[in-house]
Amino acid sequence: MLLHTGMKVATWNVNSIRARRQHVVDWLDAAQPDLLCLQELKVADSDFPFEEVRECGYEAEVFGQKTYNGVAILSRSPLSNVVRGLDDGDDDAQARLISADVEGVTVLSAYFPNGGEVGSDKFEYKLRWMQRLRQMLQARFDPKVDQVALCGDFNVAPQDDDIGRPSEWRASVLACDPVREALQDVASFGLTDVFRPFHPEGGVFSWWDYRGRGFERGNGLRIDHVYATQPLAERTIGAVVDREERRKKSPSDHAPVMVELE
DNA sequence: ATGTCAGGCGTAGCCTGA
Repeated sequence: MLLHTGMKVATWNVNSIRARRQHVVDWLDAAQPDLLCLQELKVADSDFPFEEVRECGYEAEVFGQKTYNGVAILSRSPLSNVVRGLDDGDDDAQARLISADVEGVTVLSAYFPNGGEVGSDKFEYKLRWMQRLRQMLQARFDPKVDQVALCGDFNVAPQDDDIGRPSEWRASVLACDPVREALQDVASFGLTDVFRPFHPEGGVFSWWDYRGRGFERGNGLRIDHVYATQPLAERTIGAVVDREERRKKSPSDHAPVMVELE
C-alpha cells in the first residue's frame, strides 16, 4: 500500500535541451518535482541527455525531433503506456505530444503550434492541431473518471490579464479570438486550468519574448499551462511560476510552471 | 518591420522559426 503525499507536476519549454541541459539538471535538483514535462527539445531522441537525467533520479520518455519541436516526460516513478503523437492516423511529422501513465494519472506533455502569423498556413495548422487534440482527448479519456493532466506550452494566453501589455498582443497568434475559442473548445472536453485559481489577480506570466527585453519590461504572457480533469483538478493545492529561472544567465524564454497535488 | 535567441549548414555568415 503506497502512502501518497504531495505530487509536484511541472512543465517547461526549454527552447533546446542542448542549450538548457545544465539548467534542467540544476532545476530538477532544486525544485524536486515528481514529474516534469518538457517542450521544444530540438533534438532527436539519440541526443537527449538520458544519463544526466537518470543521475538526478528521473526516468525519461522522449518524443524527439531534430531542429524543431520535441517533447518529453521526466518522472521519479515508473512511466507506462507511453503514446507518442496524436495517434489519429494523420501523417504528422511534428513531435508535439507525448503521454504516459504514472500512479493512476495520465500526463500529457504538449507543444501546441505557435501559429506564425494570423491567417497563415501555420495559423491554420495550429487551429487544426487543437481540434485534433480535442478529438484525441475525447477518444481516449472519460473526464468524469480519469485523472488527466494536459501540461505544456499551449501558445495561448487565455485572458487579457494573462498578458503584461494586452494591446501589444491581443491580435497576435497567442491571444486572438479564434485561438482562445479553440482553447475553450479543447477545455470543453472536461479540462480546467488548475493554475489560475491560485492567482485570481492575474498578471502572472510564463513566457517573455527575448526580443524587446520582454522580461525586463514586464511584457510577459501566460501561455504555459496545466489543465486537468475534475478528479485531478480537485487535488490541486498550489501553483507557481519559477520566475527566477528566467533571470538566470542564458535562460529559456519560458519559465517553469509547477502545480502541487494532494 | 523591429528586437534576440537557437539550430542547420559548414566552418562565415546567412537562413528559418519562435
